[in-house]
Amino acid sequence: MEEIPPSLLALTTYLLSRVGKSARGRLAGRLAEQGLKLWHMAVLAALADFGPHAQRDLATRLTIDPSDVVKVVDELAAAGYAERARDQADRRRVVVSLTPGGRAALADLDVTARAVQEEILGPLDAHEREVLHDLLSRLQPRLG
Amino acid sequence: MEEIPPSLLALTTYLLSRVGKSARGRLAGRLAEQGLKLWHMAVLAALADFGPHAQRDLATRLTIDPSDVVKVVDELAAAGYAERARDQADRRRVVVSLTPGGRAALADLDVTARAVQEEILGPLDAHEREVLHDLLSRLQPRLG
DNA sequence: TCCAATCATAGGTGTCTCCCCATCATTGGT
DNA sequence: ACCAATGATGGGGAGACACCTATGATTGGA
Repeated sequence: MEEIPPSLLALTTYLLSRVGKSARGRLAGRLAEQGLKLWHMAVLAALADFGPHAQRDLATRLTIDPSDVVKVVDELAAAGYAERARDQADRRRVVVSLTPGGRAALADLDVTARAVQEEILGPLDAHEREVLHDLLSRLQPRLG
Repeated sequence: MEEIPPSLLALTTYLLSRVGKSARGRLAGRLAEQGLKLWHMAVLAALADFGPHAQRDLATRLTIDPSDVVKVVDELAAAGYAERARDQADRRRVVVSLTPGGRAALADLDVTARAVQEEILGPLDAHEREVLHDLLSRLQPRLG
């Protein structure tokens, strides 16, 4: 007796919300085991993909409040995953860069994320996963 | 300069999380205009689909804490969308049922949800939406 | 040289969401 | 008649999240 109301399951919006929440929750849970949160992963990924950033640029890119970036970077620095350095060209700015440890941690997180993915996408075969990923990719840009 | 790190976009888990959060947020926003939250809609849908419930059964079905059901039903009752009545066979139980107003409100919510869906699924054609819905449906049962 | 804008930072707020507990009425079984 | 279990209810707590403000350092342009 744990059926979900069919009129909700008929809504793709509801399914997206539900599946998304589960994905988010599971990933967050795994990250928590390593003492990290989702934003930490996002920042590490941004640093890895685009190189060192001024904190301000991280905030813009990730659509996160600058004051929250400070906290995330604080924690990444405390864990030895990122380093801060004053930008000598503009000494207001602080340039954040990945340490080798941070790069290694990110690689671990990627493995973790793929394991979570394996759990969630279990019922789908390789082709179906690809289709799902493609469809979601096309939705993603619209979101603000 | 608002690009999202490619290594995140490559993760279906991340896309699900992101798109799901957006879907959730938009739907919640619309419901808020009508003074309701997502749980209100879920309860209304459960009552409409399965008929009157004891509060305890609502809690079980929707996987929500019984004490939270009380609050949601409080608000639905205050809005005139649901009614409480003691179960005469077991007077500990309170049976919750939809009022005509509640049924009408749910119909409105369904329209709202479909409008949100239209926004989110904009880039996809009818067939693609169907495929997405089907894939998500198959993921949904595994989630606990 | 001076001022407004930019940046990092510290600290706090409001909202949600989920969860736990104590209480009280009622029940079913002993 | 009595007791353990069940159900509704009120209350409150922990944590995540997004957002907002004030302060001090630094910059670039007037």
